[in-house]
Parts: sequence; structure tokens; C-alpha cells
Amino acid sequence: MAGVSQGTVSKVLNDAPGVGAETRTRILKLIQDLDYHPNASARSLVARKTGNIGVIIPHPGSYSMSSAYWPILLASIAERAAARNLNVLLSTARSEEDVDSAYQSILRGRRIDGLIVGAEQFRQKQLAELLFKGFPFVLVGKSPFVSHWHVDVDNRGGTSSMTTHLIQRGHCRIAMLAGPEAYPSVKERVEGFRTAMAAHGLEARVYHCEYHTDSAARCIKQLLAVEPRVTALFAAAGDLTTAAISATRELRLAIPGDLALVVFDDHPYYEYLCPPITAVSQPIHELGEAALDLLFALMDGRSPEQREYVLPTRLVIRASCGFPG
Amino acid sequence: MAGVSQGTVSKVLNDAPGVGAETRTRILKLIQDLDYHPNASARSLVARKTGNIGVIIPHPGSYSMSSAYWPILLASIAERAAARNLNVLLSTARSEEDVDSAYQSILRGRRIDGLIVGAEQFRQKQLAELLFKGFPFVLVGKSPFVSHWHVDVDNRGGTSSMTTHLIQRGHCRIAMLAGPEAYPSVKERVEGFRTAMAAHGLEARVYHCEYHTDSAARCIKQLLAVEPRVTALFAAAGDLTTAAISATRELRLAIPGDLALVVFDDHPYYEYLCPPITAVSQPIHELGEAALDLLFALMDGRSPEQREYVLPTRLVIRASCGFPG
DNA sequence: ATGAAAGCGCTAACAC
DNA sequence: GTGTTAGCGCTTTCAT
Repeated sequence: MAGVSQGTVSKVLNDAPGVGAETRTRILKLIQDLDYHPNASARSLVARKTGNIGVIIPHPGSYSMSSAYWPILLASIAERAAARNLNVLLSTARSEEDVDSAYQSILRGRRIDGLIVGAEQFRQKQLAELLFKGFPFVLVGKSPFVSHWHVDVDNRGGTSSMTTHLIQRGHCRIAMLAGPEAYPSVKERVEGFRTAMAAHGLEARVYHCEYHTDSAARCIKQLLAVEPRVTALFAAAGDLTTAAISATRELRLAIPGDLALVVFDDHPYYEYLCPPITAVSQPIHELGEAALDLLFALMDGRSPEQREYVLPTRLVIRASCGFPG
Repeated sequence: MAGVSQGTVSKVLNDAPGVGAETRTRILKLIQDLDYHPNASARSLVARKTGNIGVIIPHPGSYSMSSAYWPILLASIAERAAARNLNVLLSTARSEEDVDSAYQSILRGRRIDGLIVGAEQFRQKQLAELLFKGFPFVLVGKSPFVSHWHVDVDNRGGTSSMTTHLIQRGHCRIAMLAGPEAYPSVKERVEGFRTAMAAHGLEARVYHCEYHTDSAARCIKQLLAVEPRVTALFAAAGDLTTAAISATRELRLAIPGDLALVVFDDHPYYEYLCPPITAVSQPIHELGEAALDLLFALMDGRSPEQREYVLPTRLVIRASCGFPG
């Protein structure tokens, strides 16, 4: 209580009504002069909210960093959050234990008012707890466990139209290299692939691998050993690209001459690869924005009718899929 | 005060002495059963610290996202912070106003106990304020304004040895494409280049551009128009790579046949570019760890003698620098 | 060893 | 319009 009172100062800070114009300006000046800034912890304590939102995403170490998916998503979220005066509390998780400790430290303790989390990050127990508590959160991607508000790209549509494109280019023996079967995104991409192949009466060869270079490399060699050899390989995730290229180099297969290669998830460098890579481009930035908008709605106590926001993908045709003929 | 008292519970939570073994276990059990978790805001309020550290980095939109530098650094920081039970409050800044609002919302209001910030992000005024308040922070890179604890890569050494390598390969007309002259990192890289060129009695051609595709493209065309044309181009930042490749394609110059290209800052895809790009690899992960270790020391009230941690770079020789001869 | 009480910095409800 | 009061959920003396 430097110049005047205290509850009044509070009103000025929250520009609430019931304070004289003259007093207000005087207090404002004092605040300036004293370089006073209200303490966020104290505010959180009484307001019962923190002004922070949490983001839990996989740690790059666990997925090679060659995909720009998570960094772009994060950037998009950070930007939109800042526009709403919310801070982003970031947790990267390498393993399930990491997810768990992030969960503990961020969510228990109420350090955040809302959460955005990669759908494949959380296990059923944690999701159930969030659901049970009615905590506002949105998933990026589909969870295999719960039905909840989430945003996603059109995995099925994207793979399906890319597959159709390959077929139209004359490929009939196409293999898909996909991640672990348990992931919904992987399932959908495989489905899109199978559907498109089936629509043309073609056999869909699907190979699942882990998101590790070794596993992917092994898988690719295996699938390329099957005769008659496929003429096209569809890598169902950006993290598999370098493994695919490495393998073809090792086997001295030319892309796209001996083997066409297409990828789900585009990257700025694909245009400059050798050859330029044809890819399914995901609207990552928009995905982040959609996630945050959904979260804001949830945090405001609204319950958007639409539980699922599926954003369309786009085919970016370059040279690696071969030329028509 | 469910089972017993209250101040006692507090002691149990912080496993402080002065509480009976039997009581302790009983309270612990209660905590389990009630799924009780202490409120972080309340704790912060009394402890006068938040358990969060802030990270302010440039927004990817402002640097093209083709470099993996900041994402990797961030991941490295997030991981090490988690190991110390600290949360990371992230702000990405596109413009100076963003930096300012991040500053306001994070630092004022005491939402964090320490800060890691890109040296080129903050202006003098903000830096001075932090310094004045004695707030624990460390810079990634050198600030043009203040002398403070910071971590950095050996810009001079990296460019110098890469330049020497080019010279050893037989190049004598080499140009450096560098970012804005005002940045200390840019200055150092230019210096390293000049030093190595001078050591061999060669003329150093240096061109500065903004970190934008257009600006870079214009600059490259300009430098390639000078006769006799350079035989090698040294892009002093990863964000300039795609612009450089684009320009050479447009001018129908073969790399490395007509023009060698090397880059400061490596990227997983360089190995697969056309041709594979020779680069100066930065120890980004270690940089993040060093920054955080320094910050921890500062937060613990210690003042490490060494104000500057400079990490060595490494030459990754691929095909774009041409072959000896 | 345990309980009572004060207070961290703020907001909200009420009296003046 | 403005000041007073209580209390957010915790930690920390200080009695007991």
C-alpha cells in the first residue's frame, strides 16, 4: 500500500469497475514508476488457473528428427497460445516413463489449464484419469483407447489418393512400409492403401516396422527380396525416408528407375533430394491451430459438437514416383 | 486435515525431519488413497520459486524450418530440465514485439526461475534489466550487447577449417554467403573465413543477406555474376542452403562441377541431397546441455568462473565440395 | 513429535 | 468510490 489502498489496486490491475478515474490514473502511474508486476503464482492460487497450457510430444531422439512434424506443430501451438496470452509448458517424452513423469509434474500440481498431447503418447490409464477429472485436453491424432476431442490429418484419404496416383502412373506392384501396427495413424494409412489397391484389383503388400533406422532398413530389404519385386515403395511416415533411400543405395536400385519411392509427410528438403521426393503433404500448421482452438473451447467450458477435426492432405508430385508410362 | 494435522503433512511431503515414522507412513497412505497432490501455485507462492525455466527461441516461421538447430536445442534442454524436475516454459518469437511480450508474460510475473535465450533475440534494454535484477539466465550464442554467461559453438574455428579444406581441394576463388552483418555469429564466421583465406594469400569475397529466401537468392546471383566466377560457395548458415541450391539450378550450374557448395550447420538430409552436402556440424545437443548446466549453476547462486563455453565443430565431408584436384 | 498460527501476494465480497 | 476483511493452499516458525 504505497500510494493509496490495496483492493483498489487490484481493481485497477484487472480494470474492474468501481474506481475513480483520477485514482486509476494515479495508481497506474505508481505501477509504472515502481515497475510493479503482479505475482503470477499468487494470482493462480486464487483464480484457480495458471495461464499455462501443457504440450506433451515425443522427444526427437525417439524419432530421428528428420521429420519436421512436431517442431512445426509446436511452433504453431506456441504462436497461437501467445496470441491468447497463454504460456506453453513443454514436455518431451522419450519413453512411457517420461510421459508419466511429465504427467505427474504438469497435470497433478495443476500447473496448466489445458493440455495438448500426441494421441499415441498417453496410455489408457492416464487418459481415463483426465477424462474422469474432466480436465480440458485435446489429442493430436487418434487415440487407440478413448474417444475424445481430437484433430488429425486425413490419413486414409492421403494414402489412398497417393496410391491411386501411383497406380495411374502404371505401378501395379506396390509395397507400403508402415510403422508399428498398433498406432491408429498407421492403421488408417494402411487402410487407405489397401482400399485404393483393392479398388484396382491389386494386391497390397504391407510391411510393418519400428520407427528406428535398423528396423526400417531390415524391413525394406526384406520386402525388396520378394519376387516379383515391387516397382514402388510407399513409406508411410517421414521418419522412414532416409532408411528407404539408404537401402536402395545399398542395393544399387535407382529411384525411380528401379523403384519408385513416395512418402507420407512432406519436408522442405524433399525438393532437393536425389531425386526429388513425391510426398503427401500434411497441413501441420493448421493442425496445431485447430488443436488449440478446440482446446480453448474446452477450457471455456464449451463442448464442441464435432469431436473430430480431420484436415485434408495434399499430393506433392515430384520425381521419385517415376514418370507416366 | 483429514486423518491427522496439517503442518505435519507438509513435513511429510517435503520429507523434512521431525515426524514419527508411524505417523509418516500413515499420512503417506492417506495421500495415496485420496490421490492428493500439492498445488504448485501455492508452493510457488511461499517458496518464491516456480520450478519452471523459460526458453525463448526464434519462431520457425522466421527462419524457414529447414534447419534443425532450434528444435534439437530445445529437445536437449527439455530433456535435461525434466531430469532436474524442472518444467520448460516455451516462447517462440517471430518479431521483436513477440520477444517483448514473451518477456512480459514470463519474466515479469515470475513464472520462471531461470531463462535460456537465443543471444540474438533480446535487445539491450531487456538484457540490461535481467542483468540489473540479477536474474539467472544464459545466452545461446554471443550477444552484441552484453558480456554474460553464454554457450556457443566455435564459429571461427569451424569456418576457418572448412575454408582451409576448400583451399586444400584446390579452390582459390571462394565466396561466403553470410547472414546480417550485425549478428555476432555472422561476424565470427566471416572472420574465420577471412583469416583462413588471408593465411593462403587469397581474397575473401563476403556477401551479406537477410535470412530470407528472396534476399539470399538475390545475393547469390549477384555474387555469381562477378567475374572471374568463384569456384566455391560457403553458405554460412543452414537456412541459406535451399536458396543456394535453387539458384545454382536456375543458373544451370552443376554442384560441385561448376560450383562447390559447403554449409555451416549440418542436417540429416544433407547426406541425401543432390549432391550430398559437405557441412560444418555443430554439437547442438551438447550446446543445450551446456546451457542448462550453466543455468543450473546460476540458479543455485553459483557464479561459474568461465563465462563462455565454446564447443568445437566438426567437418563432415561429402560430395558437394568437389574432389581433390 | 505434533498442533496452532502467521503469512506468501493476490482477489472478491462486503461494509463504509 | 474506497478501505477492510477473509481466504486461495501451502510452508514455517513457535508452542506444546
